[in-house]
Amino acid sequence: MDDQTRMMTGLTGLGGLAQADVGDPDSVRKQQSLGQPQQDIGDILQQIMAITDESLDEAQARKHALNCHRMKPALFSVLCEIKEKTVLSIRGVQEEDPPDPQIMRLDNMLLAEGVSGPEKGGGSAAAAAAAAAAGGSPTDSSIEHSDYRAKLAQIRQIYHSELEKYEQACSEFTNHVMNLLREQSRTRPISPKEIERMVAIIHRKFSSIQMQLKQSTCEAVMILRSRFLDARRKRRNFNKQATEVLNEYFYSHLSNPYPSEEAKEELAKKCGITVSQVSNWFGNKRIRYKKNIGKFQEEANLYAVKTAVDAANVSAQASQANSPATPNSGTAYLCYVECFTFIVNVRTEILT
DNA sequence: TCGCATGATTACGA
DNA sequence: TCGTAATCATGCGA
Repeated sequence: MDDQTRMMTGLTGLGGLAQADVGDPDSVRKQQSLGQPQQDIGDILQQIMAITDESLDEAQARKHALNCHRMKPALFSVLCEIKEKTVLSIRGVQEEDPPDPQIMRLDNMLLAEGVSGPEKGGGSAAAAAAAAAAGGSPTDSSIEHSDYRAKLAQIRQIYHSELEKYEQACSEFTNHVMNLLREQSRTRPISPKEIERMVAIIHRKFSSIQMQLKQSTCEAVMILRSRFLDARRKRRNFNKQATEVLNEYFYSHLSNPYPSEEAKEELAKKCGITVSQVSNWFGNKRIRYKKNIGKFQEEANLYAVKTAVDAANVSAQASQANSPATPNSGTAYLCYVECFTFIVNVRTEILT
């Protein structure tokens, strides 16, 4: 025979004595002094144990009687206390988690991208910077920029609508569980603290769903960014004039095609691109020229002639300014170009 | 659609 | 930090 059964057996004979005294304070005091509380507890426990063997109507009636029993609140309070001290105290240690760093990261990213928090035209600066770096025309970049913002706004809208749905579902479910527990607390020992803990558990479960939502939103933003803002994806060929300017510099400095920082800035300004794009261009050009001089020779000749023509123009203008009456300056210039072309052709033959 | 051209990125070395 | 070499990813003309 275990302890509980022994206790129940001992108490069985005392059952049913207290029911007549409900609501009589004097009687209660008398009974307390005579060990009556033990009888009351035994009575309640006996009734609880017997409730499962009864029909539904009888059980309902018994339940009602139990709820009305004057010792019921005290007994439930003791049972709740015992429960708190045993099971719940163990859980309590695990429940007070620190804030999840993963959630913090996701929150920070969503805030930075303008998805969560106040609307601020998220990513506009990044979009503009990427568009500029990609060397796109202002019209192109503004179209892409507005497209990017529209898509981001769409993600933001979906995120907030889903978040609202989750919060609503969480609140509804929490209320439902709380009502259920309050209802159950009439027949089994459930303390308010336990209800609070249950609510906390529900919130944690829902926050893990929220984390999934945040994660998938972040992924969507990353995909959007890579699609719209990745400079490599948005590669645009430089315009003809820019390429000409760069090639002119390259071929006129073929012996040392390494522009200084100032020269790079000047070229960047002339071409409407960034200094790093100028550096990239020269890096690529040097490599590709070196790998295949023959292929670039024609281009080299073209730019060499062009440079010579420009130089001759400058020279002719200068000499005209010095002696405006010189009649043969045009002829001299043509001779100069012919000679230069001849030299370039000879050089090409030697190199190839 | 394919192949070449070209701007950007990355790893590595001086 | 800059340049080189290799590579990627996209643009563009045939």
